[in-house]
Amino acid sequence: MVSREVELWVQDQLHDVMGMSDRYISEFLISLAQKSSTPDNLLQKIQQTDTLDLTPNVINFATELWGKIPRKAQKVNINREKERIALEQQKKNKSYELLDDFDDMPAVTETKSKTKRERIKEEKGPKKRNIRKRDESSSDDSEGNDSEPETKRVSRQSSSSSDTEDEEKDRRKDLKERDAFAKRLRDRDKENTKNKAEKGNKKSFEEAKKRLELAEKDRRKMIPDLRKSSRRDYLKRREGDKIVELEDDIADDEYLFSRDELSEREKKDIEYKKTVLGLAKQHRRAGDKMKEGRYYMPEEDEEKEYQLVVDELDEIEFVSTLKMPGSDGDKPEEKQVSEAEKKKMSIKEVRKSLPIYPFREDLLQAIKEHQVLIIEGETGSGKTTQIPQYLHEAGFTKDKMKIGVTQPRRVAAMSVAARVAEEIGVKLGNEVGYSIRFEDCTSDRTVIKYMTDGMLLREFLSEPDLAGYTALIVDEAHERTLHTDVLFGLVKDIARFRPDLKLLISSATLDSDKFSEFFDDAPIFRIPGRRYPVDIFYTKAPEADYLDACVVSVLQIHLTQPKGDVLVFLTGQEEIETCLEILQERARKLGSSIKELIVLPIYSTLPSDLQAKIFEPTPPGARKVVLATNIAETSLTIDGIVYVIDPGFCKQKSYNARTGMESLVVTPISKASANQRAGRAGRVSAGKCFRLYTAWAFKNELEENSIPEIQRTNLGNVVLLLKSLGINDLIHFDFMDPPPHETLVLALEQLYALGALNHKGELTKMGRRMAEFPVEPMMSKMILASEKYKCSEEILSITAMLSVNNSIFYRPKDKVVHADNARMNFFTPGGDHLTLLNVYNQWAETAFSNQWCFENFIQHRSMKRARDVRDQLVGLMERVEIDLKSSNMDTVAIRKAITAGFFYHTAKFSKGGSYKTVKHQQSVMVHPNSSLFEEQPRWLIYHELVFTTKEFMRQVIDIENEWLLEVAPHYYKAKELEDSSSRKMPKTVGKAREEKIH
DNA sequence: CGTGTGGTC
Repeated sequence: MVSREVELWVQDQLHDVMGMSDRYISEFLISLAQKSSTPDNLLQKIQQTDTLDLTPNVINFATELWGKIPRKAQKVNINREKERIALEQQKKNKSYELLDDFDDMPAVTETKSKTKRERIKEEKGPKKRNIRKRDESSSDDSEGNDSEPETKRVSRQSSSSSDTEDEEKDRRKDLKERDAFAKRLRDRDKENTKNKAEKGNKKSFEEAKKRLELAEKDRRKMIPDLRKSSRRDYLKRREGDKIVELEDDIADDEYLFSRDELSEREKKDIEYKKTVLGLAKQHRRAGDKMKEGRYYMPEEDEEKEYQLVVDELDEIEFVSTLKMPGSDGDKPEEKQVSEAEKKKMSIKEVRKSLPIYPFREDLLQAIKEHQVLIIEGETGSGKTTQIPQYLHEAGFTKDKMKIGVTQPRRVAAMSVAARVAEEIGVKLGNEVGYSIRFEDCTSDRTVIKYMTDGMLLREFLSEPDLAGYTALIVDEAHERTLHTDVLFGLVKDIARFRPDLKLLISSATLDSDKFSEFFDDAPIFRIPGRRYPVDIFYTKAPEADYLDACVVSVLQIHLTQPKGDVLVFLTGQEEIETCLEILQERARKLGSSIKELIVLPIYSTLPSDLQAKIFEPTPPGARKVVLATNIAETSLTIDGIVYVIDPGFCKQKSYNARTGMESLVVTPISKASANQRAGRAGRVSAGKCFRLYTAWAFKNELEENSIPEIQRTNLGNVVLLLKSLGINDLIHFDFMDPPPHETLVLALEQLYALGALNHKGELTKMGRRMAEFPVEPMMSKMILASEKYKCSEEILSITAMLSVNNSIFYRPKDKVVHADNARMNFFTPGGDHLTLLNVYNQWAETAFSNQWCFENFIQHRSMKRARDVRDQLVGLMERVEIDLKSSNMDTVAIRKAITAGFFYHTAKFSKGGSYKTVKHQQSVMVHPNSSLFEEQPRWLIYHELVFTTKEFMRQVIDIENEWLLEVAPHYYKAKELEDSSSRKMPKTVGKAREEKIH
């Protein structure tokens, strides 16, 4: 895959070499370059195809272009040989030269004749300037004082030539300690497994059992009561009573289990059969009209009745082109097994009715013959539930060996496991279990294990060869989540030295060729799915205002189309709220002349009770319109959706490794995404998808696939994990789509600064301990540093609160003032971290009350999550051998511990009235949500930097610059931290402080 | 001075 930067670069260059630029030419050239084995080869091709004249400029350009095209990555073996280490070392050294570049320092040129030691010395030359020297005496290296890992090395290095030897000794000592620590962890894990087997992991098991029982009942009737009772009892029974909370959870995600028949669906099915014939006829008519070049929405009897109203609308013309065929070919008349019928069938019959069933023997044969297999199966083929069972039946689970199945989402892992347990006829948690964060519902009897992909990644830490598994299925691989992408590389590697391990990569899209290629041309096994056909409509002309177009389309559908709910994909909360208002306004204006229109929003930070509304069945005669972010693209399924409106945009995160800044930009979606959205209309019956862009735009302007997450995110965590697995050469790790080089380098640099890696890029004991925590490296460093500042209790609460993404405070549009007041009441001097701690502590004092959350505009769901995270972290503290201590709100200690983890994220107030990051001199602002928004402390630590409408620092604390020298003397020099003027800057008194005073 | 797509450990 070629990055956008390269594409843009080519387009830029084309202006120079041919005086114009064209996307097609640039694409063509890139593809030529991809196919060329050498620069000369590329020049030859350019000449042959007569694209450009071979002027010197063009030759330069082509050579450079060839160099920019990523080529197949070198393969890495986890169990790498000794000699390769040396090689990797060289590369690593090279990457550290790059680090120097980052700090605007002269890069050291590497020459082959120099010995390694000489190189190391030279490398440190420039780096030294960046590191504050310390007295020999002050750099005592006692246990626990590992926040300054480089100090000793550097200070000694300057004095005599024996330094490198001492340094080498230190390094070896640390590595020894690291390995001893890792061994202790492994031993402890073994112990735990034993205990688990004995105790039968009772708690999780009980929970899972309860979950399943509840899931089996008729939830639609149950939810309101369940909610009420759980809320009522919650306060009383909170202490230690996880069951109540579980019920609450179930109410929240009831729909996710509702694979069983729902009466609404049964009706739909009958409805479907009745309309199929009519639709087929209409479609034929549409085909005829298409020949005339345009097509209006299919005519319905209702249309006449509402003609007048329609005329008032500025109607959008849609053109029908292709139809996304139902999965049974193009024969929608063909009988599909309805959910209702399934219910009546025995489990065995249901299993036989799945599209995958006829392929059972062939599939098993293929698995027998090939170690790696790509499974291409549409949704509804039964691959996720059936393949593990086939393997189980075929003997892959003999001798307590396991089959692992990974899912990108927790709920999927849970619900699929529950389903399979039911099909096999065992209790969930016994032979079939699942493992997700906070909930390990497996036992020593478990042979089919569903889990989140992140969970499998963590399993690598304790069992790097996955010896307990005979088969691994990576499901939903096409989603290309960060974790699946990392898994690809690891799993591919493992397969090399474990020939007995079978690997199934399951994907839904058509780009399984790419997967096949990555896995050394593994064969592709195709399984048909079961979907209803979806008609796709495009606008005839581009729409200038897609929000307005959405509103008009919704009304058009409502007035002209037969019954069925509408799903609209929008980019974010604000857009959804705006659209909601406009729609409600217009529906009100039309008044009783139209049928009822129920408009509902859905996005991840919407409180759960409001989220649940979208799953309530639509009353007869009314139509439901769900305005959703792309949460509805993969994460949740709404019954009854027949129409999808797709404006073609989503918000996408991207990451700038130069500045370490994330940004959230509205981007056109990919074709794959557009098809995924369209597919949402065909889940219960034949559907229609209205794309608010032209067919031409779809074909020519949309990317084939979205940029995989691994290429647009901070990789600190991934790098730390891979390092902990013994993979040292990350630059050449076998990624399917390698992340940008800069991202890896920045991650390495940050880990080095945190002391997680030594100067050779090897994992330190500190790094190994950090890897135990399922949080970002800076946060784990902060946790480890809390030992020194004796405030681990507080730091754990803060970490937990920070890890629930900015969804603590609820801010409904109609109660903005109240919500903001409530939020400001929590403000605590010192900054946002302390404010979050305050929220957590107050909540804890109310015995984790839901009511309290409600009154204070706090999201209970997020708080519960924070509590779960905290509980988990507490458990891990024992693992990394740190005692829990409270500083009794000594905010200096707390802020120092935070600074010890986040010294990299420092900003200084500058004259212009804005802040500048210390390392990159980048202008940034305090986020308006922050408690320090109105204050202007001179030095700040920020938790994260995001670009939304401006460059914002989210979650900031006020610090003293001297602390930086105290916690990170290896990173800051005193000069960098000098204040430009000695006079104190006038401080505006912020609300927080004001209120505390009065 | 002005405000978060979706996941996950």
